[in-house]
Amino acid sequence: MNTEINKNSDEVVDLVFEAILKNRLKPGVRLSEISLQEEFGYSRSVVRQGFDKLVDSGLLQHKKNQGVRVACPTREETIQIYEARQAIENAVITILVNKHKSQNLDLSCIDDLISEEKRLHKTSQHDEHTKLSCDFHLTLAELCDNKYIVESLKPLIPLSTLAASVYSNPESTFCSYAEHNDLIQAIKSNDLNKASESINKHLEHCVKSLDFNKPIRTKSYSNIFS
Amino acid sequence: MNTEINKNSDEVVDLVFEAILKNRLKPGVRLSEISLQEEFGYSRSVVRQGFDKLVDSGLLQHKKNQGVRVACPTREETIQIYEARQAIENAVITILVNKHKSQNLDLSCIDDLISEEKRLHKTSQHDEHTKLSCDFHLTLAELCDNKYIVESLKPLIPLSTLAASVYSNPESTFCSYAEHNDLIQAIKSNDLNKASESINKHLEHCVKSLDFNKPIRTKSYSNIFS
DNA sequence: TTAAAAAAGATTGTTTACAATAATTGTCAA
DNA sequence: TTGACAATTATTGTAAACAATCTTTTTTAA
Repeated sequence: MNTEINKNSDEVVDLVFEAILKNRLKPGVRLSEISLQEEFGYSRSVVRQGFDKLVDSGLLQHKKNQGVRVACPTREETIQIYEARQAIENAVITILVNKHKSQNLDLSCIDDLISEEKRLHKTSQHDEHTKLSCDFHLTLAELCDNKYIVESLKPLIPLSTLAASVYSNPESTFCSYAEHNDLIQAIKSNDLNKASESINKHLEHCVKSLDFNKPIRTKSYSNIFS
Repeated sequence: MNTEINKNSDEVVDLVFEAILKNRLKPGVRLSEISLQEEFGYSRSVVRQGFDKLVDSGLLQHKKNQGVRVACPTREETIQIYEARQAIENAVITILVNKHKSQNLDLSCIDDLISEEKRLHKTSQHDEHTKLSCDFHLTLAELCDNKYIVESLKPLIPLSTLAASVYSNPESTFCSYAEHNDLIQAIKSNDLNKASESINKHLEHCVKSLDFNKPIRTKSYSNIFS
């Protein structure tokens, strides 16, 4: 054991972050410091540092002497999450339209994501679709070249995934490919009003697809990472 | 030593946070884990936890094996900070106007801050004025009842103070009482357009008052906390 | 059989110790 | 006197150890 040394706590953060986006880590699941230590060879203090960061961003919840659990957003929190997202993502698309107007924006990475979404569009690979949707929103933010905006939005995306995991109906896709595509087309045509309207409708649609009366259930975990 | 035990790392965070707002901690100043340990009786691991959080939020910068320093925003970072603030604070006042319209908003704490600002208005107590201005912006955000918005804005305020410490001319007050007052009056009259315009002009004014050609100097520290 | 109490086990919170790296000081030669 | 090199000191990075708390299991009595 301890074959690899000096693994950074940021790796723990990424591991959990991605596991949530991929729907492997469900809301309410408990994570023990020891389990990650044993599974990946991180030292406990490194795992703890990572957990602390994730708690700080709201992705994990911490109870004294009871360790951490994956966040399980309440109805009120979910509404707040999307309220915050609307604020930030409106700023994102405003910046991007302005950048595009001044020919200073390369959207190729977004085009790739859209293509991939289109490909998966009709398949039943729900988790892969979710992950792609998240990447779409995060990539848009990163194109702004504003790390403070990125850092503000970053935790809100996996939190949205968790909220969907709790409240969404299995049949409804909570992030539609068509709406993503509309948004990009609006940006490409330098139409700020349309783009703004597009992102607002998209986020509203996401919230409305949730059923806050759905009974909450927690799951055990297996094959979470990888 | 160690007269008080079990002090939380959040206390370290608050200590540094407030020290920056009060202009006691200047950009570039190095903070050692041991010095805070000795001065306040925190254990080193607790200090470290606090530092980690502050690094994560961008208030401190970390170099491997060289500890942490108070952030010293570059020109580009400063512009990004205000770009992000504009995004978030516009959302803040939008929410507040809507709350005020539905009679669901108690602005008494803001009124108190405004009064205090008015009182200090013509004095030369620059640091106290700065602190009050920061409290004004943070308090507005807290009135939204959206912790994600608060957490997004929170680090940007002390970062603005640091930027001002680096780039502002001594004579210019970087946050004017009159503009704060105008903003509140706009909210009270349920005028979203006016409020939005007010916050945008205010933030633009803050950036424009900065002189990015000003030579950067780092200071030694004494009586930083307290 | 069930419920409560006690004991054992496991996990976290915190401190401490050690190793690795950087900063400082001191020495020596040009 | 100055600059480079070496030795010392100080500080951080990491891991391990101990104490406190919670969880689970076992025991015991009703």
